Amino acid sequence: MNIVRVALDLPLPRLFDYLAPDSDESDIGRRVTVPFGTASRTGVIIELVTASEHPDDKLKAVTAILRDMPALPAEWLALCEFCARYYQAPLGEVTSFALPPMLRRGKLPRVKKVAPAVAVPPASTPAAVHPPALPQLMPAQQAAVAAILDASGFHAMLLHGVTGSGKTEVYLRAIDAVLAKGGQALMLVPEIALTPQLEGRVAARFPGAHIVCANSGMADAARARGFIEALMGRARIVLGTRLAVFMPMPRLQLIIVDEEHDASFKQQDGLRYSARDVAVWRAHQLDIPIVLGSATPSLETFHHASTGRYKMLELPERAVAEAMPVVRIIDTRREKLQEGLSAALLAGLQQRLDRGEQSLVFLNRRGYAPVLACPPCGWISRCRRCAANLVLHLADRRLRCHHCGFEAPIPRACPDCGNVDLLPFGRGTQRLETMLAEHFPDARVLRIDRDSASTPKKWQALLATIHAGEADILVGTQMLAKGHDFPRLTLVGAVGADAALFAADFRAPERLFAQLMQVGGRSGRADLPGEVLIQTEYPDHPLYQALVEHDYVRFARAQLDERRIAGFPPFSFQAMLRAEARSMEQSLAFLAAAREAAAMLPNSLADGVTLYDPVPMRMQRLMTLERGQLLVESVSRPALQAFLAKWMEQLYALKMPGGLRWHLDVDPLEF
DNA sequence: AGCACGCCGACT
DNA sequence: GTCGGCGTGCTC
Repeated sequence: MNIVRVALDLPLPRLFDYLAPDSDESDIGRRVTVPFGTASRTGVIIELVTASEHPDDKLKAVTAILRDMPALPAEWLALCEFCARYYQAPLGEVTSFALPPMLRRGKLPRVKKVAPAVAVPPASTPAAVHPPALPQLMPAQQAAVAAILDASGFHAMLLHGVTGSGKTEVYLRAIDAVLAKGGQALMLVPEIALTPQLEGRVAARFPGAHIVCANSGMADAARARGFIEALMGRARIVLGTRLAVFMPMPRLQLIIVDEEHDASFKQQDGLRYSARDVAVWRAHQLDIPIVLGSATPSLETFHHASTGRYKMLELPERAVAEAMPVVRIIDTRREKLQEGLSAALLAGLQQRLDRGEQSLVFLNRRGYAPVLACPPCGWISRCRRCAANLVLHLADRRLRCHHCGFEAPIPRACPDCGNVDLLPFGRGTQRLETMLAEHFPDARVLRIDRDSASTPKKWQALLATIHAGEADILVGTQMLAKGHDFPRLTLVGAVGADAALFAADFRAPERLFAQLMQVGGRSGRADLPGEVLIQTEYPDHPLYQALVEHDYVRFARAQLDERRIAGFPPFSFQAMLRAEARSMEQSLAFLAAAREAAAMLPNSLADGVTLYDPVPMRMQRLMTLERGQLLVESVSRPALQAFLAKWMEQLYALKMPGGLRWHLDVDPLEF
């Protein structure tokens, strides 16, 4: 009796067996439509068996095995199985997520008309594109390229180099070598916004190579087509955001993760995977090299490189310009600031204006002011659905919740006491923009944040304005920090950075350092030296001192020492169980029950695993749901994994009050 | 997650 | 007397 075991997209940790008389081994990895309850669904065939654990008379037959495209290879299924196991997710949820939506639904994209004669011109014709002249490599780049090319089999390498040190050129050389061997290369980048730009550069470098992009912003058919081309080995280079780590690539020989420290590699909902970590596992499984690149590596990766588990490749110098920007700390403790800006920063801005150069003021807070308040009665603008304040947006005269999207017009008077003199407290990018425009009446001030660059089109328009030199002072959030070169930009001022210094999250300093380093790296390319001014009330803080010295390594070592003493990652491994319900009592009660269930497990499993008290989340209410969390920790990853697997079985069996939802987040980044 | 079945409130 | 609330139970 031929039976197929099918992974279906359900929150159930098991496969479903179906009769499939005409199936054979070649159908493993094929999509299949099956009757399910009263409905019909599409899944993926994981196994072929001759007997089922399920009662035979209850087995239904498959509707159709979809043999319209090549089966997904065993390597791809193994990758999904690993994710399911590691992140404690049902296999069907993983396979479903890893497939483009169109293929997931059992459909196929219409075949694109191919014109092979035009697509690949013969090398001898004059039309053949001459390979572009390759830039000269710095010695450190040469060494890095050599190390990557020498690597045979699995090698994880950290390419550590500041902005402008030429990491991309190293990637391109490594990709070149893979293409020459007939292999495929996979490159992951953090943001959708960066893919088109990078695609242009890669395409220009490899004119003959078939390049495919993969990100969530793509049209359904294009994404499905790219997936199939990768699967058939026709796509030689796959470039994409985190979801591209699941692209099937039968001849994959190299993985690159650029900006590996970037938090967007970790998905924060649904399947909570880390594309960087999954990529490392995939490289190991395929026995191929993987390059993790960053100017400010995650402490996890840096730790691995320090202990020799990963190989460290250093690019100590800028390849394009001579000097790193000068970083200066502005002590604001004694100074009366003008709308939050110090005299030194204002003078710096004036100087750049006089010279016709660009400046950037970095403030990682959108809106005009983070809250509107009524001083006499104490009313403040709060979101009704979240435990958060409504942010004042003067640009369109609204109050807005940055967590749930709720908005309301600005009240004319205090809703509680009728007072008409409501005051904005604190400062956001809009307020800075207004202030700068008043202070420098002749300057062209441009604000770049999620509000002003809400669509790709607006974002492109803003970039064009900047590049055309039609802006003197840029005011922006972290949006500006990533990947874009502004040739005339010579001054970066960072405002309001201190808030992150003492945040409850133990990763906050790591993120702040990376952010400031990255935004500082925007200044002083080409022949113009750059300057970075950081306003702070803690001028002696080691984080800022390390920035002055451009000393990531010192900062990282100090952070790692603190983490070691506190027993935080990478010296321990964590998982977070979160619950949300109508009331906090319900959420915490569920978490408490989950903890009690864990206590029922045999000692051998709970040994070395610590479960902390259930507590409300930092953002305790979101969209009217009250949220709690329970942290699980162990110094041993295998011990944590073994525990989680058994624990999840118990949790699936727990009875849930209506309206309660929960999830497990393995290696959480958010606390 | 859907989608059924299943017993208790206000409507044509 | 029925339409419909969401509790709980199942899906190969």
